[in-house]
Amino acid sequence: MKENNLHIQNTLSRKKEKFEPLAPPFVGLYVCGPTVYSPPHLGNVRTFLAFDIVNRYLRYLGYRVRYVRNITDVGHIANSEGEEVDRIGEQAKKENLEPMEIVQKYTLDFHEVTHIFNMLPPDIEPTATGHIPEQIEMVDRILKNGFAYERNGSVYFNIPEFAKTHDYGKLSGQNIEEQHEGYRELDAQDEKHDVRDFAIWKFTDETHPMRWNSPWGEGVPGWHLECSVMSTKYLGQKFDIHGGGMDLKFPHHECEIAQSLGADGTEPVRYWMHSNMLTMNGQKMSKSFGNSILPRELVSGEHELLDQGYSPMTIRFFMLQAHYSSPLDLSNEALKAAEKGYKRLMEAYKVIQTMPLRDAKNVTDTDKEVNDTIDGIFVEMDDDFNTPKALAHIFELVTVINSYRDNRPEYAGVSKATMERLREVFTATINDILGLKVEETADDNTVDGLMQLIIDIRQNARANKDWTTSDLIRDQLDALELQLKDGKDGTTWTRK
RNA sequence: GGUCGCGUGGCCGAGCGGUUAGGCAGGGCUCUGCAAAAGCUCGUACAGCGGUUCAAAUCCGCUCGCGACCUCCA
Repeated sequence: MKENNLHIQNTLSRKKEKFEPLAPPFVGLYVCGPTVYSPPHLGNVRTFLAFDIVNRYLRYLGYRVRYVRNITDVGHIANSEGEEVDRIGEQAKKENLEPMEIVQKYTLDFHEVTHIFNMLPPDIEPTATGHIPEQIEMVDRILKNGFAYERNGSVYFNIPEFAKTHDYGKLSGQNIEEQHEGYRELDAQDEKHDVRDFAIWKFTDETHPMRWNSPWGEGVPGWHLECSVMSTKYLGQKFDIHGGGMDLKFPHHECEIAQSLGADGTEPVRYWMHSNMLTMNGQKMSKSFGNSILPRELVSGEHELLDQGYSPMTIRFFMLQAHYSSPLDLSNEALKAAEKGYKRLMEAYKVIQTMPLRDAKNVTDTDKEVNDTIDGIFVEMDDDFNTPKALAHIFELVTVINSYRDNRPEYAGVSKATMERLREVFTATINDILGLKVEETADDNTVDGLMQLIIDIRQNARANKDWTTSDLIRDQLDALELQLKDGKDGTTWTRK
């Protein structure tokens, strides 16, 4: 494990705390995954990207991470505007498919999206339907401990009872007494004793194709239960980091805490992390607002709010330029700026892979400055995964790389050892920590050879001062979105 | 109504008590056959009004504006 000073903003304490895993070098990381009834939109991508960085950086530091991210494939009965909705079941009807066909379709879709954005897969990706017996057992433990009651085949978590001995609402800062205000009125048929109670097992009749036998009759597990069960099963009753989008803080994560305490008497999570929302025109991206953009729409540019497409790595870079805990607004202007910045970054990345390094005659203060900038990357990553600041240092190093390549005298005093370190850290930061990669097309090897030939021909023309030919070549290539760059040591090319 | 958070230069976005954030765009310069690329350099911003302090974008109060959550949500 590398020496580190990692601090994490803990939602539970509202403080930045030094990260001390329960059992180093092992780290348990749980992230709430998607409900697979529709394609993931870009807001979902942002959240999973935030925790991809957490996962990657912990691994870079040498921790042995077990990253668990669930797939919610049960049609939980969600209460939407007074209607009871099973989203997977609804979608199945809409598409005329079996619920499990919907689950499969959108699970594959989700995996494809995480793949194009270069996210590392979780180590365990458990499904809710694969853990029905464990969920039933957990309901049973909560019942036995007196924190739940059964009504007509459903089981509800008893918040007033739980709140007698526990602080329900501590994660989200909710005051349970005042919560009554915002709640919908209980209607006459409602089985709950208290509006704040939530279902941990829900009775369903034969109109729901997905249902399971339980000691309380046929039904489905409650939404919050699966995460408690699966995190416990794979990471233990108490584990290191639990992440998710801010909008899950209440009630989902609050309920998870209550369930773990109610079933096992254990405070389940040591560090709670919440990522902020992606907004579009200042509003949270959401299907119900009609302002959500699908990843493939942003890549292709086929969306009424976009005037061009952006590559997956441009989008990833764009998101990393903001801190995960701040809201981020998506706009054409910001994406275009990111596109150019990303390109400059990756050009420097390519340069340093092959750039010859020289022995310095006299090592100057610049050498120390370069080392300090390199150190700065880790100082910032250690500070609650501050990717925008880490990128700021990376860009300072882009200037160092370009200047060194151009033999600028200011960098003559940087030692070969420092440049080797720069190469190593720059490469590792881009690839392993930030998960950015050069986006090459499949035919680049052939094109590379052809381009070298064209560059040689043009070089001959230039040597003969045949500017007509040399400019013709350059302009025609430019029209093909291929850019020539004449440098001191010859000409290189890049895609525009 | 309750809880939490935010308002930074033309745009995006860090910073959260004293020191250059960074990216993009724009101006100037260097290099170059010309251009591009690259490098150097310039802009001097912190919603408003008060207060604390030797010192505030950063702390406190008020005002205005915006957003998230309050059992669908990443």
